[in-house]
Amino acid sequence: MTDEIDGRRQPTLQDVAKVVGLTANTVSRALNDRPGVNPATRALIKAEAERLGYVPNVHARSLVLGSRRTIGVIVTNISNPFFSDLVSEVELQAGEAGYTVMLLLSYESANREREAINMALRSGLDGLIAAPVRERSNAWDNVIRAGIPLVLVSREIPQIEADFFSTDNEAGIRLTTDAVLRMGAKDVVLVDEDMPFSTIRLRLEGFRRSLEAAGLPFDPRTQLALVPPPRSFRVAQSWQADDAYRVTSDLFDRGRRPDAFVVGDDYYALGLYRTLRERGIRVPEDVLVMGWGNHPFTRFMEPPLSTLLLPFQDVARQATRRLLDRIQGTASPEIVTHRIVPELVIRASSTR
Amino acid sequence: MTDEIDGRRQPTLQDVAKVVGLTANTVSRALNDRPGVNPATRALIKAEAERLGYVPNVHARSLVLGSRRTIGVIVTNISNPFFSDLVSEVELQAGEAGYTVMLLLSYESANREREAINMALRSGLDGLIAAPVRERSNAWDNVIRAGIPLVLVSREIPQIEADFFSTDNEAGIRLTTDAVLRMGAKDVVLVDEDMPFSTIRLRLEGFRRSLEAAGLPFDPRTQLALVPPPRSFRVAQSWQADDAYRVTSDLFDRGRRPDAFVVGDDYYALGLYRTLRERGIRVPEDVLVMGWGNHPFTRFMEPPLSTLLLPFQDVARQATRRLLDRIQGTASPEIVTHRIVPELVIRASSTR
DNA sequence: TGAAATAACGATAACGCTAATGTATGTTAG
DNA sequence: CTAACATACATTAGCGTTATCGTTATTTCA
Repeated sequence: MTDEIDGRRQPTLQDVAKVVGLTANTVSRALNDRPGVNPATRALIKAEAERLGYVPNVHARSLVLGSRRTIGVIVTNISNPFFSDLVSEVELQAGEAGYTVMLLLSYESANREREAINMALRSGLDGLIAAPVRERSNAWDNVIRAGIPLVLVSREIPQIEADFFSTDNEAGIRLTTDAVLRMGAKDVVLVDEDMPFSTIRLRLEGFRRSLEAAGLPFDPRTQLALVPPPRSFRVAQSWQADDAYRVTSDLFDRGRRPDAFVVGDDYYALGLYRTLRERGIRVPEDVLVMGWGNHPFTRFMEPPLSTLLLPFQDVARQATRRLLDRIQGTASPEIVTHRIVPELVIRASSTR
Repeated sequence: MTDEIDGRRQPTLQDVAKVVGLTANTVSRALNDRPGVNPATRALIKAEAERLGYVPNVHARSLVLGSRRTIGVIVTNISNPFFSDLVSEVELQAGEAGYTVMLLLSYESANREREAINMALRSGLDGLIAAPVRERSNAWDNVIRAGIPLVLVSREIPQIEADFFSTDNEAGIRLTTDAVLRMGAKDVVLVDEDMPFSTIRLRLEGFRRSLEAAGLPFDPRTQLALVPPPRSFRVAQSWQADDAYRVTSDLFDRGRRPDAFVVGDDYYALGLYRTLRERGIRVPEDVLVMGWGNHPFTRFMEPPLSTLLLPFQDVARQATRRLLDRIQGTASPEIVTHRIVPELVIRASSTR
C-alpha cells in the first residue's frame, strides 16, 4: 500500500526512481540530458516522469546550484510607458534565455528603493536591472559587494561599478531642437522638469549647444519653462500635463512670445496645446512644437505631434544581454556605458 | 587561518554560530525571533550577524519551508495602462505582506500563456494572479491540479475553479450609455471590439438593455461599429485609434448620423474625434461622446472626454488579498466572483 | 528538601536536488 | 589472456536552512 496516489504531494526524483527501479541520481542525469545513462533507460525514465507528472523542485535545485534563474527589475513606475515597455522587453529577452523576472517598484522613493534592493538581495537573484531613483542610495553598494551582477538603465549613479544603458538625452534634445531651428525658429523655449538630475541636466546642456550652434543666444531666464517635480508617483502622470499648462500659461502672461517649444515629455506637450488653444495661438503656423517619447496618443493630437521615438527596445535588449553575459561569466570585465540615440518622428506640429 | 574574510562567499548560519560559539540552530531561532533563546544571547547573535553581513539564504529557506513567498502575475500586456496599474497595485499589496512578484507576459498569445503557466509551475510560486488570454487554455487545469492558489482578474474562464475579480463591464456600459441618454440622445452608436469575448459580450448586452429601458430600439446593424481585433500586442495600442477612425468614418460614409457615441476604450474615442473633426461635426453640440478607461490623456482632449474610471485599484487589492488568504489558508473555501462597478467621470464631451 | 516544571541550548534529521566517487560489468588492445 | 579502459549505474555527501526531539542546568512549588 504505497502513497503513490496521495493526491497532494508532488512526486519527487525519489518517487520516479522507485517506480523505474533506479536511483534518484540516475533519474536526475537522465532528465537533465547529462551523459552516463543508457539511451533506452533514459527514454523509459522520461516517459515515466511524464506519466507521474513529475516537476523538478526549484527550491532544491536553486539551493544546490546556487541560482534561481531569476533576474530582478527595479524601476520607479510601470505607469510610465517607457518603463512598461522596457520591462516588457526585458521579460521577453530574459524568458528566451530561460530566466524569469521579479518586478520591484520604487515609485521614486528612496525608502522604497532601499527596501526593493534588500528584497532583491534576500531573494537570491542572479542579477539586477535597475532604473535608480533620483536620490542616490548607498544600498546599491551592497548589491555590488554581494557580487550580484547589476546593470543600470535610464539613470546613472555616480561612482558605481555598473554597466549603464540609456537613451542619449543630449543627442535627443539636439535632434528636436535642431528640427525646429531648421524650420526657421528663432526663439525656442524648452519645457522640462525642474530637477537637478543628470538626465535633465544633459537635456539642458544639449539645448544650449543647439542654440549656440545656430548662432542664437541662450538665456535661461527666458528660454526655460521649468515644471515643478511631481509630488506622487503612484498615479499615472497626467499631472505633468497640468503643470506644463500652468507653467506655459505663466510664460505667455509674462509677455513672452516664442516661436517654438521643445518639451521633455509628451505629456508636457498635451498641457502646452491647451495653453496655446486658449490663447488662439496656432500650431504649427504660429509656434512649432516638438514632443518627447512618442506616446501612443501623440499621433492623434490636433495637430499630430512631432516627437522623439525612444529606443527602449534597444536599451532593454542590450541591458538584458549584458546582464545575462555577466551572470554567465561571458562578459568582458570592464564597465560599459552605452547611450542610444533616439529617432525623430516628424508630424504636423513641427512642419509648415 | 580561517576563511572568515574570504571575500566572495556569503556568511551562513554556521559561520555566525562559530563566531558566537553556539550552534546554527540557536542562531536560526534567535534571528527569527522564535522562543527558546536567552534575551542577552539573542541580542549578541543579532549584533554579530549584522556585523558579519549575514543574509539568510532564500534557496535553503524556500526548500525547507516549501515556499518562496512569491506570487506570479500573468497578464497579457503591461503597455495597457489598466494592466500596468493593476500590476503596480498587486506589487504594492504583495510587498506589504512580504511577498515578491514574478511577472509573466502572454501578449494575448495562447502559446506564450502556456509557457508562462509552465514557468510559473516550475518556479514553485505560492500563488498566481492572472488575466487569461481570449483563447481558453487547458494549462490552467494544471495550476488547479498542482494545488496552487489561483485568482483570475479581468477575464473569466468558463468551468474553472478559481476566484474572479473584475470591473463590471455591463454596469459600466450602462453607466456611459445612460449618461448620454439622459442628455437627450436618441440614436446612440457603440464602438467596440469585434470579438466574441465575454467582456465584450457583456458590454453589448448592457448597451442593448439601456436602450430598451429608455424605450429606444436596438438594431445591431446600425447601432454597432465594430473594430477589428488587433494583430499584434507587442506595441502600444494606438492601432485602436486608427481602427476606430476607419470604422467610424465608414459609418458616416454610409450616411448614418448618430447623436451620441459610447466606446469600449478611450483610444477608440481618440480615433472617433479625428473622424468628427474631419467632417466638421462638433462635440458635444452635434454628438455626445463617452469614453472608457480614463486614460491620462482624456482630460486633455478637445473637448475633454467624459469617460469611465475603472476600479483597477480595488480589483488588484481584492484579488491580492484573496490570493494571500488562500495561500495562508485563511480564505473561505467557496469560489468568489466579484465585479466592481466603475465610476463615471463626466467632462465636456457628454454635457451641453 | 525533593520532585516536577521550565528555560536554554545541542544533536540529529529532513527538505529535494546535484556532484563527486565508487563499483560492477562489458569492451578493446597488445 | 590480461591489463587498460569505457559504460552504466549505485553510493555517499553536501547545499543552508528549519523542525523535532534530547539534554542539562535552573527555577518553582508542595
